[in-house]
Amino acid sequence: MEIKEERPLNFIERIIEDDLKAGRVPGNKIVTRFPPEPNGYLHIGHIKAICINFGLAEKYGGTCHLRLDDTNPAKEEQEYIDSIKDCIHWLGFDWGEKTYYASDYYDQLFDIAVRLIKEGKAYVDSLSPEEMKEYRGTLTEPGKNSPDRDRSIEENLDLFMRMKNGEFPEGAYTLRAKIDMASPNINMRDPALYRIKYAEHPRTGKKWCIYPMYDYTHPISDAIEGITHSICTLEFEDHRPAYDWATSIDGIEHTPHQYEFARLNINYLLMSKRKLLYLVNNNYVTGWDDPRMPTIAGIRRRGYSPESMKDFVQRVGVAKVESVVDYSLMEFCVREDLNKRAKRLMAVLDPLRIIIDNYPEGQVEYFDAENNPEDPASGTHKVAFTRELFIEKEDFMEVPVKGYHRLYPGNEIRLKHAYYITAQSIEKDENGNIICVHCTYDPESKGGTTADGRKVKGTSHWVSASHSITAEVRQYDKLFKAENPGAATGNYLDDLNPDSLIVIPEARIEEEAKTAKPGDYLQFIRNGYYMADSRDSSPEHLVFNRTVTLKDSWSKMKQKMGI
RNA sequence: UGGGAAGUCGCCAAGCGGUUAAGGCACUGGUUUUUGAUAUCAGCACUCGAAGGUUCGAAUCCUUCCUUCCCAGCCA
Repeated sequence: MEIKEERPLNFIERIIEDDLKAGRVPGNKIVTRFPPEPNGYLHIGHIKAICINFGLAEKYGGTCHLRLDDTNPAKEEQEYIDSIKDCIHWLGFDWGEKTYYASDYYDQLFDIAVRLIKEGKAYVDSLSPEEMKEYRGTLTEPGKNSPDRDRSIEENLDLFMRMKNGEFPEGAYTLRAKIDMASPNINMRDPALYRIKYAEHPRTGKKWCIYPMYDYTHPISDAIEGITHSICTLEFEDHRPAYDWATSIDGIEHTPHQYEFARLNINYLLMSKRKLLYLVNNNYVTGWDDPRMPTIAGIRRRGYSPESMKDFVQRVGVAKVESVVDYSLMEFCVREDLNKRAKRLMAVLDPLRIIIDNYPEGQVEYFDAENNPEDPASGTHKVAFTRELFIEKEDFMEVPVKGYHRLYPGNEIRLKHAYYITAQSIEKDENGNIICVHCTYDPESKGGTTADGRKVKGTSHWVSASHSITAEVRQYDKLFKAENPGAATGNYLDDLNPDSLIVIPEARIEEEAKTAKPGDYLQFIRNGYYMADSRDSSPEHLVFNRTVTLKDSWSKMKQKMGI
């Protein structure tokens, strides 16, 4: 029996259900769209918009279009289109056979513009951008009419055709809607509909030298596609009158409606395309898919699962309040999902040599290690045990602090899946550094339990010194150490975390790690979740990225005790 | 100072005139544990930006005020 999760409807779902109930939706099939401009890589913020639009279509049995809003060829590239598609698929959404492009409507958009001119609702303006700025007025003062506002229809038509035919240089003319230069809403002060731009478009090439503006293109594209609910972010709220203006142009039959929600902000993260670009260009990170980047390509390479991101967005909710979500919620979602699916391996990142004095030299035993205790069906794999082993330096203390129940002289701990061992003596070099710890094991504790049922408080992971492999492990952490990068000094670079990447060139990992491929979710027991790096990992040189740490109440306790 | 929006626990977020003001994250404490993980139990807003008012009854309705965000691209 499926347990349906009870979740209150968000305000958009409520609107949709009302519309459905009232019969306001043609054929009772809602149509949404995800309309990115292909001018960069998708980031975590986009995941929210993707999940809302595709999710709503799924939930109400409608469809969601992928539409590339490609009306500014100066900024757009095919590479971005490909990357956007790839990211949406990674998230597990599909838009069907047809990919929509605003550029597919250029002809229709042009015809509608001609009609507007003929109806006296649009005019060709010769004001320069600087003059236009002046004529537009300010937030508190109304604008004034352009001298070209009353140009004759014939002249407008002629000029517009010549704009299209490439007779004028960029900036010479624009086509503007004749609305109201005194409107309190600046977006309604005769907004530009078309501008001249001699740029090669990724799809239409050099066919056009005039390109339609967002406020004109977007609503009409929605109308053409039969979009019922056009969902965008809050900053477009005061574009809604422009949206409604465009969809009520004579001859446009379908009337979609725009609804706005708060974009996703997460503390410690930067979503600004400009700033991210700066980090890439100045080598603060290795690229757009650097595992520390908040791009979809980055978190994917880092080892985040699409399911966890969808769950995250679900938990954040959809509302109109500008909010900043805690990074810890995202990490929680990643851990929760990975806990259920990650294969457990033992990796020693900071090795300390252990010698089991009473274990026969040259002997190798293979123990069964469960792949995932959360999922018994996932089976087991073999792990080799020998006389010489490595454990984490952290798991041994010559003089234990209060509350420490790992290995220390005289203390007995369990080596996971293997035996109980007791530390006997320490070997040091001339500088007093510990070279190795001599231990004894209890042969009766094979598998990690004893017949007498005695308990040990500590269980450590370990790796055989001879039967383990080395691998590079990249310990990733937050890129910024401030919740709001740049808030303190005005420069976000000041808040860069110098420890956002710590490379461990030669960590020791059990041999089973050889089987791990990029895309396989791993947990290095007691260390965190990891994934083989999709760029740099190879069978000859394994590289693992830390996705996220495990929750660590011990380090919290240490901190509290001031250790 | 024009217009548009928003203010409910540290962070999200339900709530739509009658509830002891959901839930999640975070945090705190206990239990279990062959991961100091996971799991599990318990605690965590006499109060809803503020002040007035309407009402038998207000987070929900009204008034005023306060705070924050967005808008002056031939970007989206």
